[in-house]
Parts: sequence; structure tokens; C-alpha cells
Amino acid sequence: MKFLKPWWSDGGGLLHLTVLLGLAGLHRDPGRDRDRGRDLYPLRDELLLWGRPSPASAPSPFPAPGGWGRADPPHPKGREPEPAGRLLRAVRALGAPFIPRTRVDAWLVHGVAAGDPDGAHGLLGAAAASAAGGVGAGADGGSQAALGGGGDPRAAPSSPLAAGEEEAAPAEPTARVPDAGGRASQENGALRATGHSSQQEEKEQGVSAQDNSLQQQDEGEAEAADAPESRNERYINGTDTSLSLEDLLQLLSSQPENSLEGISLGDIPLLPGSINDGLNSSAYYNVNFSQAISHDVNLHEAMLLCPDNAFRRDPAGRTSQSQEPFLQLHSHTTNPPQLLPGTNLTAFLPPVDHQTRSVTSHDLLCDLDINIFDEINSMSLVTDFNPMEVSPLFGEPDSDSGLSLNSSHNSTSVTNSNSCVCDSAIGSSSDLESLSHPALEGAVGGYYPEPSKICHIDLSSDSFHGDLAFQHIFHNHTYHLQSSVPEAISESFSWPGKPQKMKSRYLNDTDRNLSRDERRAQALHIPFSVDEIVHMPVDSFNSMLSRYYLTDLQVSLIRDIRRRGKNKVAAQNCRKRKLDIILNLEDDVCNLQAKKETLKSERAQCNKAINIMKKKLHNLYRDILSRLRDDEGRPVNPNQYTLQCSQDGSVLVVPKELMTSNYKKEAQKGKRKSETRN
DNA sequence: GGGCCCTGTCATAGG
DNA sequence: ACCCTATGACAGGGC
Repeated sequence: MKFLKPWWSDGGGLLHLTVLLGLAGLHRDPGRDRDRGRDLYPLRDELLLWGRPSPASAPSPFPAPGGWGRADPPHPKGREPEPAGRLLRAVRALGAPFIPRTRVDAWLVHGVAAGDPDGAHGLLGAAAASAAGGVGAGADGGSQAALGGGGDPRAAPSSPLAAGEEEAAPAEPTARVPDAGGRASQENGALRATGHSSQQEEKEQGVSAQDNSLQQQDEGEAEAADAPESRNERYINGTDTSLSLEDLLQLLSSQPENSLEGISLGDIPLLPGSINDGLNSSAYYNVNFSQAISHDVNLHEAMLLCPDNAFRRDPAGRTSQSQEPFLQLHSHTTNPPQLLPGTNLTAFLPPVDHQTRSVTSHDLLCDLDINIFDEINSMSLVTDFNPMEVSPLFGEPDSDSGLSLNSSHNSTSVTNSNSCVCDSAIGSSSDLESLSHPALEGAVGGYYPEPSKICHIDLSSDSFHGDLAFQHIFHNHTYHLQSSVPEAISESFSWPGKPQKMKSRYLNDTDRNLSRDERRAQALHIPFSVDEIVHMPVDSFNSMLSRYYLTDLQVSLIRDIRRRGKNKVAAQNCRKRKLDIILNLEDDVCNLQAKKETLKSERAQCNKAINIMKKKLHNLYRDILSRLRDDEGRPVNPNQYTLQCSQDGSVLVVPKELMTSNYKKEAQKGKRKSETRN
């Protein structure tokens, strides 16, 4: 599958899912999330819970407390999985020419439609963060604000407003991620210093500017703005997160060009104010931004343009392209049976005719709305929200995505402050078990990014090149979930009436790809593989725990994984040993039985030989005795006499009565001797 | 539905 | 005291 998955691999599917959630009104309460310090993690919880059998009763489908590995891992040590880097890449990747545009579409929609208060789930949210702190205040800073806000609300503000506050607040130069917005303001100071001073100043004004935003609305700053626009601005400012689809349309259509550019490109560091700026700055990232921008703008046009849209700069040149992304999405959403594994979605796209292209963005969005809800319904109908059936809608489980669930495991590369365990945007779950559903893992982040490649973003380094980052983002994709996932998905879609057993077996097969501990480790974003954790020498293990900045929850999980892993191996060895013992005992029994039979046969043969010898001896006696004569010349009766051989070789004819008496005496003597010896 | 088998996990003992 | 290993017991899932 060529769409949606790889670049924010674990977030892409989620983001798209959250689009559905947002459109379905299932997004969480922003205030609650902010209070609880939740970031992107609970969204995944929501997704999973949303698909659970009985989430309907819960307007806010949060998992009930309790259970293993409950979510909201407190990050007692103040370190949290760092989504900023990943999302920053995602934002930057928007400028990449090879970004699947539908992803951006979804992300754009998601940021608003999902009502994401963090401003981290969509570019609109990012733009909102930028707008809150000053839209043009350095695109990177804006994106970082949004990213930081979304990255970890525990340490960074959750809402765009808070992000702006954090942006304005002085940050410790040595502080790690928590102050993502602050770091953004610092690390990207140079960027911001390159221009856009007015926007930067506005952003640096931080809280005051944000606080003034509402006042400015009330004061009729935009007198021409109607009520929806005011609401949209409130949303941008993070004060109103309950945008409906209509509000989204209004917002999108009402945004001035710069704002929209800020939404799409302004978050890209080199595109703070306009596309032209980004073009001028393209050398900085070694990216063909003209193409990238073209794609990005096309996204907006595909998604957002209205017939009377004023910010349409090159309609003629973009009309054809602008519709394609959405058409892809549209086609995708309306043709779920076409979601065959390993197929490029575009291959199934109907030819884009002029009639199709003539539809308005509103129509497209309406179609999107309908299609999304259709997908929601179809997904919920197939199973109790089988994430694997959803994953193809948002993810790219085939190998083309390339993010390997086992690809990281490079513990040595996960260290410094710039490197980060940054796939954590989807973060800890309230239910690690369910969270770690393999299919959803494949869709929303079941992978360990190799930190040195994926997560290492040195914002202050000139050596950073966007294309390099893009390569990391787009080309390091080797999923642990292989093609079996889409195959099964395809089967599931093609034959929904298949026995549940098949599905369960399939699920089990996919589960085998990731053990429970592996899923748990992924859920907590432990930067080590289970194999490493289990088989690492104790010294290395302890040094690892002390060297890396791990939360107590992570440490606990790592120790549990190690204990369970070792015990599992021990149990396997024990059973194998026990089985070997049993098999050996069985072999021994067989051998002994065979030996017993052999001895029996030998005994029988011996007895037979003895009997033959006895018979021969008897015949010999009779023959000899028949030839003997007594003193009177009479033949000796064999029944009364017998032969006795003496030690000197002489043979005597002895009456049997005497032999028996002597024999008894000899026997008694021998018995006495044996008794005296004992 | 019950039984069997396999596997993972836990608790515990011992080295 | 800590870690590792071994093993009995239990539970869950598949057949």
C-alpha cells in the first residue's frame, strides 16, 4: 500500500484515524487531556477503545483505570517520548516532493476536524499554534510549538495557546524535549532571525499576543469577518475545539492566503511566510521545494479551495493536480474492496476526467465527510473495529512502507539530547495490550525507529539536510507486519462473512509477529528490542538502564520483559529437558523390555538344552547300568542303583538310597557352612 | 462442550 | 542481596 503510512509511520494511521474520530465527534475533551497531560497517546487509546465492542456508552471513550500498563504513564523523570522530532520531520516532510498528498490532506483535515487542541495532530493545529504565538513567527518555531504542544502536554503546553505560551517563555538552554516550544524558539532562532521579524516579534510576544487574539476578535479586528470566522479564530487560538465540518469548511475557505500557507508550509522552517520564501530557502535543505510546494499547495487546493478562493495563485497549472490527491482519497474511501495488499492505490483510481475535476472543494469535502463516515460504518460493521481492517485505510502495512518493527534495536544510537525516542507521538496507551494490536501497530507506530536515522534531528546543525531527513523518513521503512496483513484485510473486506475463526486465526498469526512484551515495549517506546533486553548481559543491562533516561514505567517494563523473557526461555528449556527425560525414559523402558525378551528366549534355550542333556544322561545311565552285573551275575536294576563319579575319575555303582542319604548330608553341611559364614 | 496439548507466566526454591 | 536457573502450577488459546 502506497499511502498514508510510512512517513510518520506510527502516526499516520493514527492521524487518519483521528480524522475519523474528529469527524465522528469522538475526539477527547481537550481540557481533560491537557489536565491529564495527555498528548497523542490517548488518541490511540481512543481509537482502540472506540473500536471496542462497547465504547458507545462512553461519550469520552477513555479506558477505565486499572489493568496492566495503564496509560498516562507519568514520566516521573521528566522525560517523555519525544514526538517533536518525528512530527517536525512530518512537517518538514510536507515540503518533500514525494509526500503522499493524501496524507497531508488528512492531516490538514485532522488538525481541525479532530478538534485537536494540542495543535499537534494537524497542520492547522500547528498553524494555530503559530497563529497563537504569531503566525509567521518562524515557521519552524511555529511547528515546534505545535509539535511540542502535541508532543507532550505534560511538559509542553497542550494547546496551541499553551504552546505559544511555552514559546514565549524562557527555556533552559540545556532543557530537553519537555520545552519543545522553547527549544524551538531557541534552536530555530537563527531561522527566525533570517526574516519575518514582525511575525517573530509577534510570536515572541507569546501569551500577550494570544490573549489579545480573542480581544482582537471581539474588538472587531476583522470587521469583515462573520461569526464563523470568529469561531474559527477561536479555534485557531485553541479556545474552541469543537469545530464541525461546516466550521472546518468555513475556516478553510476563510483563511487568508498567508494563514493557509502557514498552515501547510509555514510550519516548515524554511517557509515561514510564503512559498516564495521557502523556494528561496530551498538550498538550505537541498530539497526541490518547488515540487514540494507544488504538491503541498495542491493539497490545499484539492481539499480547501473554493471556487471563489482568493488565494489560488496558479489555478491553471494546478487544477489537474490539485484534485488528484483528494480523488485518490475519495477513490480510496469509496472503494474499500480495492484495498488489496501491496497495491498502489492509484492503480485503482478511475481516470480523472474533467467532470470530476470540476467538482468544488466543498463537494469534495462533503464527499470526504460521507466517505469517512462510510468507512467508519464499514469498519465498525466488519468487526468490533478491527484495526487491521482499518489500517489499510490509513496505513501502509506492506514492506514498501519500510519501517521495521525490529529495525531499531540499536541501543547505541539512542542517547543524546538531540537523538530522541521520537515515535512517541502516539505514546503510551491506557491499554498497552490493546494498543499494541499488531495491525494497528503497523498503522500507527508499531515500530522502533532507528533513532540515529529517524529521530536525530539536529536543528542547530547546518549539516542537517532536509533530503537526508526525508530519506530517513521515507526510505527506512521495513515493517514487521508483512504482506499478510493486507492480505487478510483484503480477505476480510472481500468476504466479511468468513468464519470468525479464520479471522481470529489470522489475528493470531499477526500477533505472532509481535510478542506481548514487544507490543508493550513499543507502547512505551522502549528504545531496545526485546531480544536485547532479554539476552543482554546483566552488566550491560544495568549500565543501559542507568545510561538511558528511562521513566520508571519503562524501567519496570524493561525489567519485567527481561524477567519474563528469561523465564520463558527457562520454561522452554525446562520443558524440553523434561520432554527429553521422558523420551529417554521411554527409550530405556523399550530397551529393558527388549532385553527382558532376549533373556527369556535365552533362558528357554538353556532350559531346552538342559533337558536334552538330562535326557541324554539318563539314557547313558540306563545303557551303562544295563551292561553292569552284580556279584551273582544278575543285571543291575537302574531304578535301584546309580552311577557316582569320584574326584579321582573312578566310577562307582551306588544304591540310590545311599546316594540320597549322602546327598542330604552334604546339603546339610553346605547349609551349615553358609550359615556360619553369614 | 470437553479434553488434550502448547505456550506464556508466575511463584518459588536453589545455586 | 541480587541474579539466574529450574520447575511446578495455572491460565489461555488452538485443535
